[in-house]
Amino acid sequence: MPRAKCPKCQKIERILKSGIIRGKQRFYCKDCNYHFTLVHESRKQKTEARKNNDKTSLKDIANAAGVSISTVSRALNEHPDISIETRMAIKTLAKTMDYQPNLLAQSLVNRSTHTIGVIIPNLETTFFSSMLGGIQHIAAQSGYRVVICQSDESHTIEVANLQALMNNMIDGLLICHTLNTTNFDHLKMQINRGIPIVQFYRVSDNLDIPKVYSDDESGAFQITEHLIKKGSKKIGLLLGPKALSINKRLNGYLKALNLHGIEIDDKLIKHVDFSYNAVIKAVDEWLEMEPAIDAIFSISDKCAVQIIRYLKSKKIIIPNMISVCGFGNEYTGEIVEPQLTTFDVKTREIGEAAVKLLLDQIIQKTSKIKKQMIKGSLIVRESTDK
Amino acid sequence: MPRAKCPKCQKIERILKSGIIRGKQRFYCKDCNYHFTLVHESRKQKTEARKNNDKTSLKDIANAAGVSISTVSRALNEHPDISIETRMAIKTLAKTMDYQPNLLAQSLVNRSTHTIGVIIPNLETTFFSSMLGGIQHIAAQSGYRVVICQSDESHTIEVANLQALMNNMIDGLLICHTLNTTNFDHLKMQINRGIPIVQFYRVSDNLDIPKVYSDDESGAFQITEHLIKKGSKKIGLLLGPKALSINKRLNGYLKALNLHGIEIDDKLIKHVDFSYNAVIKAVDEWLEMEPAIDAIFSISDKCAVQIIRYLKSKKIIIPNMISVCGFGNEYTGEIVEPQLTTFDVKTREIGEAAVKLLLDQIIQKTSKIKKQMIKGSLIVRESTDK
DNA sequence: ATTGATTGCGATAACGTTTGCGATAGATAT
DNA sequence: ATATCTATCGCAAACGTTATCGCAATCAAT
Repeated sequence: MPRAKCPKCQKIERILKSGIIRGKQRFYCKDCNYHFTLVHESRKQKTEARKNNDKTSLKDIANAAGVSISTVSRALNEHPDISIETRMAIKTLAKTMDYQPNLLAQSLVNRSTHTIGVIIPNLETTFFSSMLGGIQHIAAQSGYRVVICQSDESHTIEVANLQALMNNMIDGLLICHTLNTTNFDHLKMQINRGIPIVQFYRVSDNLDIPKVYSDDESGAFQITEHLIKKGSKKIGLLLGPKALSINKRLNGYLKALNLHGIEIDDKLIKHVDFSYNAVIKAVDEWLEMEPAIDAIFSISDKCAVQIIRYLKSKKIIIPNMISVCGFGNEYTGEIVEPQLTTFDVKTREIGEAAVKLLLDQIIQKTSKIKKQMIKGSLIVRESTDK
Repeated sequence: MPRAKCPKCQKIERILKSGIIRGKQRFYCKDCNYHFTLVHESRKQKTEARKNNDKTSLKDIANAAGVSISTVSRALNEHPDISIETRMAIKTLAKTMDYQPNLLAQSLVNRSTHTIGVIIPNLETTFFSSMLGGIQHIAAQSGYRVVICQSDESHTIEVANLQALMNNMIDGLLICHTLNTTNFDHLKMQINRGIPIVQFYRVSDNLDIPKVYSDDESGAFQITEHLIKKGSKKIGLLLGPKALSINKRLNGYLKALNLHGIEIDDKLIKHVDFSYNAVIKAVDEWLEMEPAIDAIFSISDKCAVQIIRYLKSKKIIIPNMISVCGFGNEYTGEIVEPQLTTFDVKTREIGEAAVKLLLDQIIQKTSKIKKQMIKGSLIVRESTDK
């Protein structure tokens, strides 16, 4: 025998039960042909409960000040439409109530988050972290936050990161690809979505977007020529995986050899994955050659340092018997003995240039596609100083 | 002579001009006592224009599918209320229309961004970047993004970063304080705001929040005792600025001396700001002492390496004349000759432990305040191996 | 009295989601 | 038949802002 009151006609006579919905009794008023369930307090309770522990919003200030939300918003944004008195009153009120604007809501309506994303293979090696440092610095100066994702040199993770970042959380993206990234479909997908993307350091030649890179070919040329001038003729070249864009360094190496009339020996050129074992294996193979090599040019400072230590452990004198060069100018090259000759690619500047390019695009909406090369410089140290 | 039509009564007879508002003519209908301006297309045009180049939203899918927005939302979220057929239809439609959910809107309603913030003094030194690596790794595993701010060892920047991050953009914060941070008011302000905060590495003792730190005192004790056992009696201790929490290392040093009955000499304990000049000055002062010191314990590996190079340049034999110890186990300590004895503080593990603590708080809402110490280990190398 | 201009503020519609609840139609039980 | 359930789906209210426009009141100039 239902004893519910119809919310419409307020009668209790002609009410019938009409099933149970989500656990609650449902009624039907024959008079006004209206279905209803009993009054629910849940939602009210929920909103009331929230009121207590949540941050103060514009609404709260508006209530406290006795004005509308729009007035509060404009007052805090120094809009001239609001009189100076109310403006000041609202601002002091906001301060005492410890108001902090909700950036999510702002971003949602402004369609901009003041955040840029960075996808980088690794942030623990000084080489990359110094780029990151440059990026973070410039971005912060312009009031932009930076969210960082490591791809760990995994293409799959890179793709996933890209997906995750592009969903409205960032105004622009900086990406430095994986060693194994040969397919750029994931980037192509995103390019026409409207948000600016800049590639840095490891870039793809055939994608028409802004990019910042180092003068690898020239650097490798300078290193190789330096070795040649120091008297080396059989120069082992240690490269990364073949896919890598920075393998342009190979060209510099070849050019230098050609220019100085030195024959090219394929056995002197080795691709490794930068793991310690692979590096040592390559060096061992070179050492067994006849005649022996007289120089090693490693595309990575880290490997070069490993090589120096390995050669020393085998009582091979550097640079007298074998000269060693690196590439990148990491700090360890300065510490190792003999100190490492290398090429300073100015990682920090690369990072800085990349953000600047990106911020230009974001702020000024310039769609001109710039490709920027950062010039490095040869640093001669003991490991080649015969 | 106005010829406008009243939007209410549709008459054109009794319309009067009534000023110009924001550049547009305003009218007044005497019949219905109604003020109005002419029809404005601006807003409509704006929304229409947006339709073209913007991303697809739930609304677009709903229109295309001929269902309501809520149905689309529920379908994509696998809500059982939606029939399998519509669910599948909507999902394929979403795929072909290349739908990507707007994370901002989601975060706004869900009150969670799946993003954690990190404030760190510097991300370019391996010491900190390896913590960061650990943080990023674990966070990514749990589906959390990481936004990073460098404080550059500036307290002011740290405070600003904190402000910027806490405005609803992050679900939790990881903070490693500046060398100069002695005042923690900025943190206190935020602590009761509801979002979890975890301190790591450089922590404050008197703030009752979760923290992860290294066993500095024990580490310093181990290092000092190791030096003593190797025969050193006059051990110079190079500390950071006095405010720094990691100066607990001083206690370890003192304990070891006390335990082994070695008198404490204040001149042997120096505070520096980690700059090269300050370090060299401290070392010089020690070298001039009578009798000479026989060991140096630097609180930072970086300084220790600098000291080794400086001593070598002065023809001082390490460890025979002076032993040198660092703290932190950075990579350079392995490269320098002689290789550096140091204490491995397991930076990566500190980072990992810190995120885990934070994620526990965020996800499980456990309010238990945990303080976690990460144990390090002594690494004996050539620089103390007499 | 008519018209023009300005100042200060409120209402309201976005922004793109999620979600509680209502509301049908058909199925099932009584 | 009547009463109840169930399976699907829509409505509308949030979330916290910003921005457009409306509107009253006031002042000034015809």
